[in-house]
Amino acid sequence: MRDDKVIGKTISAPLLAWYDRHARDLPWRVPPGRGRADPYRVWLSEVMLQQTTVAAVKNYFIRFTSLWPRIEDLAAADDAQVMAEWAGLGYYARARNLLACARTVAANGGQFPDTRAGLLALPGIGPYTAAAISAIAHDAPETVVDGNVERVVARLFAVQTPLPAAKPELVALADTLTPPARPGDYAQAMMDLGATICTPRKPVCALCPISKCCDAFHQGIAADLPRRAPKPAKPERSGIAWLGRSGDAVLLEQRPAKGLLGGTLAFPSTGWDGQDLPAPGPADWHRVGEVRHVFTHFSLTLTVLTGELTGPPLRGRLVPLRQFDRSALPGLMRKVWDLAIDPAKP
DNA sequence: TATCCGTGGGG
DNA sequence: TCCCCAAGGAT
Repeated sequence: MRDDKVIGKTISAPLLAWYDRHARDLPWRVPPGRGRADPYRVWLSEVMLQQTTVAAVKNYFIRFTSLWPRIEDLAAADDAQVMAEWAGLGYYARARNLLACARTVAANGGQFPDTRAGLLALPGIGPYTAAAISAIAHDAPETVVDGNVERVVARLFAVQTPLPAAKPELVALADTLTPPARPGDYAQAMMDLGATICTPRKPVCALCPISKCCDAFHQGIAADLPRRAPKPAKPERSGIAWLGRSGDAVLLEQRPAKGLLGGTLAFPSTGWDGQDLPAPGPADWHRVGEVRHVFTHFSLTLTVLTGELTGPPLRGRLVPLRQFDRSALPGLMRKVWDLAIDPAKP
């Protein structure tokens, strides 16, 4: 990479001017020019946004900040309630780390560390989130690199190396672009640009404020970048889930804290790797159908059995329907519940 | 370094 | 229908 080429990428001025006019109105965002955001809200939003779309996060963020306006409130919250409020958002290790982080920060006076290194030491905060909090909440000149920025930078410099191998190269290039002035607005502007203009499929280069600086645009290959290494095929797995009833109660259990759907509420099931677990209690089990669910690295078909328990359950606990809330279940288990409630509905 | 970890929407 | 992938982190 030639030095003059790097220095030539003076994108921050037109990008910030664009951001001043087009910044999206988001629940966790302080509009440009209206001061710094609350570190607690920045942290919470950034953790929720990890590998998750803005649309999916919005209502969760509003709900969480309504229930727990300050980090001390969240730190004092009940584990099960936090897991229930997180249910449906996915990647449940985030919820466990969220609570651990909140309790650490609250125990240290309620103030987040104001350095990238201090933030990195907290559970659930990695390179991206540490840089984002530093830049957005503290206006520190940190380089924030998420999937959007990777794409924007890959196109700006026409990087042909496929992801994820290209990541270090893209981070280094992004670092040459971070301006000393308004780094927080700059970071959000890069991400907004990636989300609305420099999109994965059909980038709208005609509306891009920095297309003049973009190698991929000039070469006519913006839509082809970044390149990606081919992904391994997704294996198929299967298992059985039991929806046991006893009068007005349903049989539920808490999944083990670690691993898939760790710590979430669930109907008892076999393992999904071919394990042959017994039913969770005596009942005249009968099949109601099956549900399909696609996880990040495998697809699952779960056969659903229901039955009225004729004796005490061997595992899990009976929860009265009055205390049961479908929204406390992760997505897969919502499908199981919906199937058992109304097998005719698709 | 590679694998594991959810879910929903868009093309 | 299927595939892509989204403001990643932990191990």
